[in-house]
Amino acid sequence: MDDVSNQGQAIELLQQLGLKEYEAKSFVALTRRHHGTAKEISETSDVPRTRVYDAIRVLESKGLVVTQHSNPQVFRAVTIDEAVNTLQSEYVERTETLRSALSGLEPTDGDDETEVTHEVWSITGGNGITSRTQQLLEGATDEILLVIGHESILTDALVERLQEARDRGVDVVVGTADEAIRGKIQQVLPAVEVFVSELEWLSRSPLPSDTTEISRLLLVDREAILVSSFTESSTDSREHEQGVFGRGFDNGLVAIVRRLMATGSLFKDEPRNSEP
Amino acid sequence: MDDVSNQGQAIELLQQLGLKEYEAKSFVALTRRHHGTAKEISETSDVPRTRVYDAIRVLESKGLVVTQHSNPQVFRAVTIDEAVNTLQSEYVERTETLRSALSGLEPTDGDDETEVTHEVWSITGGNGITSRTQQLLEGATDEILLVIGHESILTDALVERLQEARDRGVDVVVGTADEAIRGKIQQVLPAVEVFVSELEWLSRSPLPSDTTEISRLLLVDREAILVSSFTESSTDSREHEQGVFGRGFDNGLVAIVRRLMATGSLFKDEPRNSEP
DNA sequence: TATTTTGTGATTACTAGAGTGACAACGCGC
DNA sequence: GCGCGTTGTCACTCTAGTAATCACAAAATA
Repeated sequence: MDDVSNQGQAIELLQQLGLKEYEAKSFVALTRRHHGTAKEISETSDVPRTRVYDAIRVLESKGLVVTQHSNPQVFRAVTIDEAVNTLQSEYVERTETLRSALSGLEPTDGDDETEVTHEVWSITGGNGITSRTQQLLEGATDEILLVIGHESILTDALVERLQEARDRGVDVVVGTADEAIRGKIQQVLPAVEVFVSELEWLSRSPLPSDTTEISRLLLVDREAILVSSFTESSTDSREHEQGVFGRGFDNGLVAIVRRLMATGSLFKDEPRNSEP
Repeated sequence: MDDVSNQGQAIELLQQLGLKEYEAKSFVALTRRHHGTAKEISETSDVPRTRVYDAIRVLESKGLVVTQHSNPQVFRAVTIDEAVNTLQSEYVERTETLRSALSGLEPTDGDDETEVTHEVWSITGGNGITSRTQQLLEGATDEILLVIGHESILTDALVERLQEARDRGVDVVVGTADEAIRGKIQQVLPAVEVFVSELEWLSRSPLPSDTTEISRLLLVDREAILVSSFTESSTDSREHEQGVFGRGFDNGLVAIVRRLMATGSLFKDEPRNSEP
């Protein structure tokens, strides 16, 4: 990655972390030249000179810049590690405060939290789906059936959760769409049986116009299901993960997948034909 | 803390973490009632009903909310821990990416980074000052002289840094403004000598109109100095920490404090009169 | 002293987001 | 089937926070 894109990325990240455009640009400029006057910063950052002062003042109050009150004033950026740690601890603090604030909220009345077991919920975005996957894996007590349709979801965290589940006595069965992925998984999870599914539609849709790709298929304790797929977003070309999950033994979606598994067609080597 | 202020705090924190007002309010409402329709969310959050949909969609893409595509649609918030962990990991990831992006920046030319040793830099804001203090403590090789003027700066992290310095053979001398603070410090740092300074102006200014309060005074290896004070901000009533620091044996500010110490007036019990 | 540089403030222009309303599709009670 | 409230989507206005420019006094430099 060349320095130009680094610069753009750094500016964008700083803005996502709460800085304004001028503040981000000024800080990056100062980090590059270590110290400089308002004029110099303006030249290497495209920030109007007269606005550099405001931006620097904000950066100073955040502990990212120090000032030498000479004439002209000279500004200096703190070290990269110091800056990043400052920002990071700021956000860790905020999230922890948030946790306790949310926990202290009083529930509204008329909120009958009856455990409904026939609902199907949809999730969008890889983050949420990954998080929900891990939560389901952590809650498994008897059996985990996971089909990995795309290697991009095979993260360290996922492997760890599977390992943990196995260690506490949960049956772990992993399936894949093709032999290439199977090999990779078997490598990081030697203690787990990894199968290649013979279901054709897992690896590619029978409809030519369908460009979606199965991402994962998870059945936990035969009573909770999560399915997700990558869909080619029409607006921007970024791939977007989308999924559904349901809970409850009598949940329609759960029933379908359970049935699918019971027919013995999900895996070439039927992992459990001793079912009553 | 009552639930009303919790609610307000949660909304504000969520906004600081990048959510828009409607998104934050909708999420807090959903967290309180666990699940609900757009109408219900609107009622408990003061977000216009028609805009709840937009807000939820964003929350969904961030993995904070799941949707049941029934009619009417029902929305559900993920658990508090799941939400907080999602947000936290998002920011940790951003800061780490930022670290590498900043490290990869190419320095501008004409940037003669000659170690100037006679500059005095100013810092504002408790965060930056604390961070700089710790950095100086970590870099100490021979001697640390720290005067604590206000107990609010006596954090666990500070104590830890002092302990570490002592463990690696650095002389650590701590002074305080009055006996009350001295006791507290001696308690958490039993292995360090803690003195009460006899300098009157440390604890209160000789000028009646001066409401500032000395916060800390740090001399590291007799060549780097950091002084900070609390100043009553005139605009808002929040107390604001402000400081200066300088580096270099021949730095004016450093020289003054070194001299001050050498006169033997900084501490009642002169810690080191064997100086050549 | 003339001229450039530096810092502050005011002013304008622009845009993202807050706030409102129109409306078609749908479900529900009758 | 028919009215009527509900639901979801759009399009729109209004506003506040930022970006962007300019005017100018104080200070430095030549």
